[in-house]
Amino acid sequence: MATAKRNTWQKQVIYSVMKELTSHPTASELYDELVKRGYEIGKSTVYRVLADAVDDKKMINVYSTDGNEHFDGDTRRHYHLRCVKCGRIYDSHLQYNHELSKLGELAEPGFTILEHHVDFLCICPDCSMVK
Amino acid sequence: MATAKRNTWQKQVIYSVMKELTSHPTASELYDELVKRGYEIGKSTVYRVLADAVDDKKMINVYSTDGNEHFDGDTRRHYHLRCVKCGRIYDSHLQYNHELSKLGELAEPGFTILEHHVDFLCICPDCSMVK
DNA sequence: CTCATTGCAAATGATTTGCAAGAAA
DNA sequence: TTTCTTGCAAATCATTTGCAATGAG
Repeated sequence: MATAKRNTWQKQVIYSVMKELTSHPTASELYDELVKRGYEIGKSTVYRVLADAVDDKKMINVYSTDGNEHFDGDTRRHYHLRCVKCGRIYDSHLQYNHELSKLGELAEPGFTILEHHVDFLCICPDCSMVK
Repeated sequence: MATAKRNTWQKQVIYSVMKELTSHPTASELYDELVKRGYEIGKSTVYRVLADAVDDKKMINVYSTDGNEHFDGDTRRHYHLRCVKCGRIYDSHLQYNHELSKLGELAEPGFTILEHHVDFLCICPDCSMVK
């Protein structure tokens, strides 16, 4: 059987803050945020809990143009916007289109398509203001 | 004005091999391939030439599930398949749909959509065979 | 009590950088 | 010549790991 998970305050805090944030932080960024909020937590704990969360499908990971692994507490299938100026990741409001996976599978005999990701490369509102 | 680029055999080899390969190698993997083919070239040169190529839009970079930066010598807009088992990246034959960018922009007022990427997460033929 | 979990510090792995030597233009 | 480019080795950066101490169940 799978090993039993233990419920620690560290996991509680990480899950709770990740559910609240929509900023898609990296493990390191989340660590900084937790420290800023006054939590005394080890950096490797943050890395480990986030990695486990993705394994357990409690969170999603996204790769940005910066090459770092970003985390998303929202596991519902959705698309992302990535600003090419600042690298920030935003959630798209466009609805996930299951048909696209089917089209993809039709186009590639021999491949089993599990799901798909769509990333819109964009200039975000903040960066549009800067000349 | 932009500084003049010099034409070295190292760049020629890198561009030529990248045009030939469809394997979307990382800089490190391309380095290994070049060494295997008998070229005496520095690893940092490979990193530098590939990074410059992306800046100059002569190549595309893709982030895989392995978190590493992969390169693609084919700059035409196209989608990718990423095997969740082995991490290999394949080109999709599905046609690039410009409409999707327009839909994305309509869904996000204030954002300027430049283009979009679609990644199909899949089990590739090689990995389907393994139990 | 047990052993999953933590936190630290050291290790790793990929990529980048400093700089002297080499070679395009 | 001039100065862009290369190649090496050292530096950096994010992330992972080893291990003893801790604490959840």
